[in-house]
Amino acid sequence: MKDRYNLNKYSRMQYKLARKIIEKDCFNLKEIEYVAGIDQAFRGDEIISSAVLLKFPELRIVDSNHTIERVDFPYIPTYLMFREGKPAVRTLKDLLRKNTIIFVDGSGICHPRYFGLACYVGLALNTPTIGITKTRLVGDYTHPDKVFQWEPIMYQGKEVGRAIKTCKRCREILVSVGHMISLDTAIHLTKSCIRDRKLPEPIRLAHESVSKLKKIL
DNA sequence: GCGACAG
DNA sequence: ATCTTGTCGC
Repeated sequence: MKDRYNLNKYSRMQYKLARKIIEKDCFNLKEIEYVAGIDQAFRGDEIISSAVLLKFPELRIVDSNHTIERVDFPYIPTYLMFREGKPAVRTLKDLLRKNTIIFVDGSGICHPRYFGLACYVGLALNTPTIGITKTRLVGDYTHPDKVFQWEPIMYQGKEVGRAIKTCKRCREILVSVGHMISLDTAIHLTKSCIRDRKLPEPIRLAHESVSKLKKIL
């Protein structure tokens, strides 16, 4: 079934776009006013996306948005951006304000072609993005033991992300650069958004939001 | 050929 | 991601 898709073509697209990713901070940490989170759920052939905007560093929700549309691409590991990318961007677009950093539920450059969903969102919106995943897509790392301790995720000789333990007895989460941010700052902001839970607040609240939406729709 | 493989 | 009850632990 997935043979109907020309994956070589999509791979080349990712390699080409990866060259545009900036792994440096394109902002001043002191000027960050908001952090946003985006997550998605599925219902039949529809994808429900919900985004939340939080004041930083207070982490209080100040706005949110959601969209529902038909999915036109299957889930194929390493090609997630072609399934969830556009819906995510459409949902975030009207929510963004100046000085916002976006947390995406998906890999950044911790990807076989260095271009995960978080990179796509960052490039499309020309906004800094951080990729957060709960499980590994590529790379090797050792498990951190202490809270807020992290270990590098190595892939083809490059540090493509960091595995950080965010709470007492829960497994680590994986953080990688999406766009316009350094890995150091991505880790720093991730820590700043942890509030006694495993996932950073923007992602946790976006997930909570989309789950409730799916339930009542 | 075999195993791995975000959401 | 999704299908799903109870259950163990802080």
